[in-house]
Amino acid sequence: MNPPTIKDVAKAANVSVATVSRVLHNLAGYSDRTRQKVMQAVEELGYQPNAIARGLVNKRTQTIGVLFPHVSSSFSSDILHGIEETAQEKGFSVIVCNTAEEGKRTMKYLQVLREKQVDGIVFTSEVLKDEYYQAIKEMRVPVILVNTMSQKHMIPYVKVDDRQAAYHATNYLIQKGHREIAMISGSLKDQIAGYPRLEGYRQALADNGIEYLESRVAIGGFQLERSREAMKKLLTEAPPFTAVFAASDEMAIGAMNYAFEQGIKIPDDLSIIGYDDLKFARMVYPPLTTIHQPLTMMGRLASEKLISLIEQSEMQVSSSIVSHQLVERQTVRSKP
Amino acid sequence: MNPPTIKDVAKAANVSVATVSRVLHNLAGYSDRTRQKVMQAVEELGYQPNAIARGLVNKRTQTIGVLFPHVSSSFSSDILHGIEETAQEKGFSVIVCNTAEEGKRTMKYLQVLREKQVDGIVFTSEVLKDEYYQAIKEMRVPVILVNTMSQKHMIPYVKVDDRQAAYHATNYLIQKGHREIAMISGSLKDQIAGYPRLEGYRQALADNGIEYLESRVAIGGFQLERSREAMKKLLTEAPPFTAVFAASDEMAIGAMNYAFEQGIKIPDDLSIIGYDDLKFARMVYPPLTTIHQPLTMMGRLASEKLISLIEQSEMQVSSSIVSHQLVERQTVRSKP
DNA sequence: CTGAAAGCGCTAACAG
DNA sequence: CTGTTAGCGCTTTCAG
Repeated sequence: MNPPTIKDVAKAANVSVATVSRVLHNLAGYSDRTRQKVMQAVEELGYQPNAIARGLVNKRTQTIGVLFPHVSSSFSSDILHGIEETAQEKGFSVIVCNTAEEGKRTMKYLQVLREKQVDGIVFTSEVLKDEYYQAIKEMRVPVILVNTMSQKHMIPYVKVDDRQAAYHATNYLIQKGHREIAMISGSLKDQIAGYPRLEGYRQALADNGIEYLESRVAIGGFQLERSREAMKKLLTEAPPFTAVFAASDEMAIGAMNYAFEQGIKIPDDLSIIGYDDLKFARMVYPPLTTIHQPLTMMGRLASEKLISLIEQSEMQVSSSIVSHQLVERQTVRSKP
Repeated sequence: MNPPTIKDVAKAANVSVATVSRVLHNLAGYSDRTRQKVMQAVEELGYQPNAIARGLVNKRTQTIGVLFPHVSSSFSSDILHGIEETAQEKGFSVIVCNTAEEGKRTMKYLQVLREKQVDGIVFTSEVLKDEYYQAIKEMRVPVILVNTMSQKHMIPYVKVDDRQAAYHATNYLIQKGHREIAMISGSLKDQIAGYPRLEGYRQALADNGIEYLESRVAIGGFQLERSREAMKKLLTEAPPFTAVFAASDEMAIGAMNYAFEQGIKIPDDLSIIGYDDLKFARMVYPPLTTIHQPLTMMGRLASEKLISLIEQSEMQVSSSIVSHQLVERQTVRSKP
């Protein structure tokens, strides 16, 4: 009636549970004959090991937890895809945790993950608060940061160099002949995607002898609506400009839409470059020139690192700055 | 050194583990005094219950598994979002499983989920093969289908009525004065998003006394590129038409892009309506008129149903056809 | 009100 | 080569 256990198999095969366990794990120490019997019993009963019981004794669950601020965003789901893919290859399952805005549920989730005895944690796209750090430390499991990092604690991370990528984007615009370049930025309090990207922009201007004008940067927030407003503000209040660097694709697209509505042609009248290279960057018209972040690959990398920490329990850190890429599509034109 | 167990708490509080368990579960049978002692010990030791051990005896893991053909798609991640949200509210964790194209990894994952003793399964956007059905049946856990269904087996599902939604879309175009309406369809072998939507389109034409022309439907596949080709084919080979119904937003956008490149203005020269209402439908320019599927809500609903099946073990089916919605944006215009 | 003890299904010594 | 046994951490009778 109940699902067969290792005991049932043992009984059916007329051996001890230890022997069954042995053949199931391909350990040494049994005759071929025994092996046959066991395998047959397994077959007949349709036996499947119980990972919970196994986990209890092994103190390993072959499960990792992944924390996201938003599960449903192209951004997060690309990362998740990468994580899940290599996790499953290495025999791990992944529990997704949507921490919601402001990490409201982060602590709660950390506790759940602890109770569920996950073997490791991937923490993405959010600032790792001290509180979180402590909680994870108490769990004694490895963590990997993705798309974020911690100055304070030595925790391995996987991310692109935002500052450098923003520099790259801005510099590209400059190479294309633009000198009046506006920026739509995220909140400067955002230590991940806000401040560093603005810094990259400023540095690129500086290195090219272009004056930085505060009036040319609009703080947009990462949602579509906010960036439309930002664009509007820029268009009406900022000194004239011929190109704009948006700190995310979504912002870039909001800006593009607003521009379209105003009869501004992209890239003829205005060049624009985004950041992220989400799937829809290729789908808008004209296709958006942008900074590509290899999100899926970053997820894979994080998964690999985490699992190697779990398996070898070599607690050494080894972060990766993965390289971004500038994808030229059709929203930037050379200024003659 | 090791994380404290219930035993440690018992010792520290000078009571038995049974008592600790009682107060932790708010069961009756202990003095207030005892309660205090236990709580204090829990506090001091920083005790957290071990869900694995608990799961072993309870035969419940408070975990559900969710199978997706693609984790990284706006579509799946919206559903996942809904599932995760209500799951966590009800005290369940979710393991994501990316079954990859063709469900290549479905069987393998089903086995993993069985070994991990999940309490239930959500199966999305794929045909439930007999093989899968058998495997799940052997697991003796409830399943909910999302965005798919099974004729053969009585399994509760949550989905919109594709045929009806497609009818709605087509009919809308007709109401707007269009009579030459093309369609970009998915594969007709696709029992979920392919065939039924074409049927809806045909029926709407029929009900309005419009002749169905096979030459006006192009099979596009759901990816961007394929739908560009489909649009191209339509534009060159099909009889003239003034509107097109695309079986997905992605297809609609591919078609739009191709049209733009050809200098066709949307909606002035050509109206277009999509299907899904993914996030980017709002982001393209002009914003896409489309059929909204309440994906997050469907995820929530599925989660709720599943968990109630798990908790009450009332194995009765109760499917939901959730209602779609036609979202009017700016890609369809009335034909005078 | 409280404790002892029997498992849940599995692994891993330890003895043969 | 194979079996016995002691747990893993927790819940839950069953006795006091």
